[in-house]
Parts: sequence; C-alpha cells; structure tokens
Amino acid sequence: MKKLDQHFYNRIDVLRIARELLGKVIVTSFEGQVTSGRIVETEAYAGEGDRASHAWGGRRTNRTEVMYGVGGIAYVYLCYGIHQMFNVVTNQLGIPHAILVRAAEPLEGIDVMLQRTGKKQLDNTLTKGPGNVAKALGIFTRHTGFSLQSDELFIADDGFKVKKNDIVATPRIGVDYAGDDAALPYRFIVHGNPYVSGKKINLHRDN
DNA sequence: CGACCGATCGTCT
DNA sequence: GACGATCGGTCGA
Repeated sequence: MKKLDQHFYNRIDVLRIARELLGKVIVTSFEGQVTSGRIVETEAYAGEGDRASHAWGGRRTNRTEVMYGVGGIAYVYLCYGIHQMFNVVTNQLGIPHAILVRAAEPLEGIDVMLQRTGKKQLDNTLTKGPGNVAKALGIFTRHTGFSLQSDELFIADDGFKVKKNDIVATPRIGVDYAGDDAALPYRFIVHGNPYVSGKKINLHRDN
C-alpha cells in the first residue's frame, strides 16, 4: 500500500491520470475510522478549454480557486444542495484540471460506510455514483483544499492492476450543458464492475 | 426497465 | 433568483 506521490498528480495529462486512477485505493481516516474503496470510475475535467468544467473559460471564483492550485489537492463541492462531489486536482499551479471520482468498490470499514449512508446491507449502491462515494467515505465540502499527502485523506497503490482491456472510455454523465464537449470520451470505467454508475454498457465483443 | 420528480442549498448572475 | 459534474423513490408499461 503506497500513497500516490505529488509527482503522480502534477503530470500534465489529465486523461492519463484519470485512467490510471482506476484500480487505486481511496482511503479516509477521520476520527480514527478507516474506510477505503477501489476506484472503478473517474471523469476528467480538462480545465479552461473544457465547457463541462467549472473552470471553463478561465472562470475563477471562490469555489473553483483550489483547482488553480498545484495538483494533489482535494476539490470538494456541493451539488444539488445535497451531494458532496470529491475531485482530485491535477497538473501544475495555474492549470485547473480535476478528476471526479464517480465510483469505488468498498474495501475497509464497510460497517462505518453503512452507518454513514444509513444503509442496512452492503450492496452495489453503497459507493456507486459520486455522491455516494463521498458520503460513504465521510468526505464533505470542508475537505476541499486538503492535501492528498495527508494521512486522513489519500489515494494509494496496493499493487492491484486493472486489465487494460477492461478499461472503457465513454462520454461524461450529466454534462449536457457542455455543448460539443459533452460527447468527449473523458469518463473511464472498469467495464462490468457492479459499482460503476449509470446504465450497463454493452460492448460488442466476440464471444 | 424507463421516465419523471422532489429534495435542498451554495454559488454565481 | 435560477440552477446544478445527483440520488432514490414512484409510477406505468
């Protein structure tokens, strides 16, 4: 179990980083309660040129300011007044790239995650979808700006490798407002994993 | 299964 | 004052 270092996040290719985050383990340790999950779905938001991004056109506000900082920082914002959305900021100072973690497969602390989400049984809704991921892991908007080198919130490599053929790129979810950029294949999933959000995709693969 | 709908509030215009 | 990078429930086929 090795924490992803600063260099991992500071690279310039946000699509590559989003792809590489698949299979990595996101860990939180708040108030002594350790919870973790293996990332199975991510979405890249490619900064100022990306209409789907909060930083589109160089928009710089109180909320989006963290994205302009160095990579390796958490960007957490509130969506629909209810859901906390956990993102990883990437790239260098001044480049507002970010990656939304949309789904994970629960690993440690399942009892704690059930408690946090108010669910009774473990099923694939526990950490399916970005709102559920953050809720299960206990991540809130107050964690925006947190360094991912922290011991309370970080992403690690435990040696697990996702098979290359299992990674599929699709358009992002819920970004219809983004015009042509809505069609960009910036969402990465582990194909067939039950925790991946959205409808199931049928790849035409020869049997 | 798909379509629709309400919840709920910080952020930006 | 309008609007979400969503979710879970309900309703009808």
